[in-house]
Amino acid sequence: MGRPATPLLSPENICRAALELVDEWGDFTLPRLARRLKVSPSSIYHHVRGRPEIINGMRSLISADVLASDGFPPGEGTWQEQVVRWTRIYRTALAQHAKAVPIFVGAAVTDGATLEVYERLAALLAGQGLDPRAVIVAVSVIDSYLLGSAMDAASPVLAWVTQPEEQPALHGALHRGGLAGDRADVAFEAGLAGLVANLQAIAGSTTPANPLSGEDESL
Amino acid sequence: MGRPATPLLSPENICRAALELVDEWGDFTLPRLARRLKVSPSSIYHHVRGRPEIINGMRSLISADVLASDGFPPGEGTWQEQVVRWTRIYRTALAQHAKAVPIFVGAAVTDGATLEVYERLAALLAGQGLDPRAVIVAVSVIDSYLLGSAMDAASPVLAWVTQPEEQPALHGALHRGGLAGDRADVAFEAGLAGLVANLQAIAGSTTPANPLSGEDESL
DNA sequence: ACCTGAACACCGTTCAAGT
DNA sequence: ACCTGAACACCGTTCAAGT
Repeated sequence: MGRPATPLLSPENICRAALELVDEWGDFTLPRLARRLKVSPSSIYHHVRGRPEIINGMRSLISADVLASDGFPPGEGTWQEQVVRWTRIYRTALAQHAKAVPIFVGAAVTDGATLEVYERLAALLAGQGLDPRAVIVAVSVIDSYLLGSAMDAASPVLAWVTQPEEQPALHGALHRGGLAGDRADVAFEAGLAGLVANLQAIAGSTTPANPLSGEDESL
Repeated sequence: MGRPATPLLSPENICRAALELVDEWGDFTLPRLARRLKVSPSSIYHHVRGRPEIINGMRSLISADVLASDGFPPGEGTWQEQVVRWTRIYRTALAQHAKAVPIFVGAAVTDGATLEVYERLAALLAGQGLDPRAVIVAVSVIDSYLLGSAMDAASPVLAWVTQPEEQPALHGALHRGGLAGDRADVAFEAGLAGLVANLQAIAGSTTPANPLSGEDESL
């Protein structure tokens, strides 16, 4: 009871423990978090404002890992190679805490580390001469694909519970595709290659016939 | 008290009310659901097994809308046009209940309506001669992009809370791109066009140098 | 069969009381 | 400043009791 000689808690070890719980159980609660930290639930409120701030802190920890990764832009190589590395490194980091992704979505990004991660991508694209509209469209497309892929990695190996007679095409593809545990990884890399091939088209042209700079073009 | 002449509840009106609550509040609880249905929380358990079953029922309602949509495959047009329609119709339906998407993710798809939605896409691709591996990879890529985009539509208009000095490139793109409320929609269509352009490459070739049929090719 | 109220084991958060 | 225990208004779910 009372105040200990040296603090038992800090925002960082609270968020780190929460991330561990999510990795193990898919979610966290304040009481479980407190038990893991050998502390009372109310103690946590002396270091963070509440559950939402803990969630933001978890994302910030992951983004810090991303920023510290080897090869994270800016760096060596063509800008296309750097976009591929940006996406791959961030997606790998998110997939390592795949169960946390659904907890993150919907909350606006406010922490400096995560904003810096996206700033690196935006700077990369703007540096290639893309106008602001093309930059935000490209960032949004990459972000959508990234989050979708990270959630795909979080979903169970059998994301679709098919029956051979009811869903023959889907069932056949799932079970005869020769892809088991690495379905999500293989698909991510395949889609990423296509995505960057498409971005390449932007850099060369800013005409309205460019599929990444407008919404009303024909296919 | 006691049993009413005609039942007050059914699995469908329970799930429909839950979807309304999610649309309005971003989430639902059993007590609030019961209050909206003018019923006691425990009554709900006579019609559904619990909260997870209600969530599955909500997704099923959306998928039923998708299956009933004009132009949902199979139908007119080239297969590329049909893939575009499949993705656009499904994404539109999800975006109408954008706040529900984070609630869906992570739960395996088991309801017939949603499985049928994906079966239509798989059949479309398999009918073009894609082998099972290419089909499941293509379905996964499209699904990842679709879910990511639907969540992007669910996120606040300002998904990134930037500051001009801290994140100049990202901030400039967001605020000078000329896209406000329709950022997510514009980005979705742009990415979709590129995605299908990429699928097009598969149909013509099944060589290992194809970016959508393998994981170990160079860019 | 279908609705109710009471009960159980949980939540997140607040706050006065300790050192 | 930092931890505690009690308290509050909630959850999801179960179950005996009613008609």
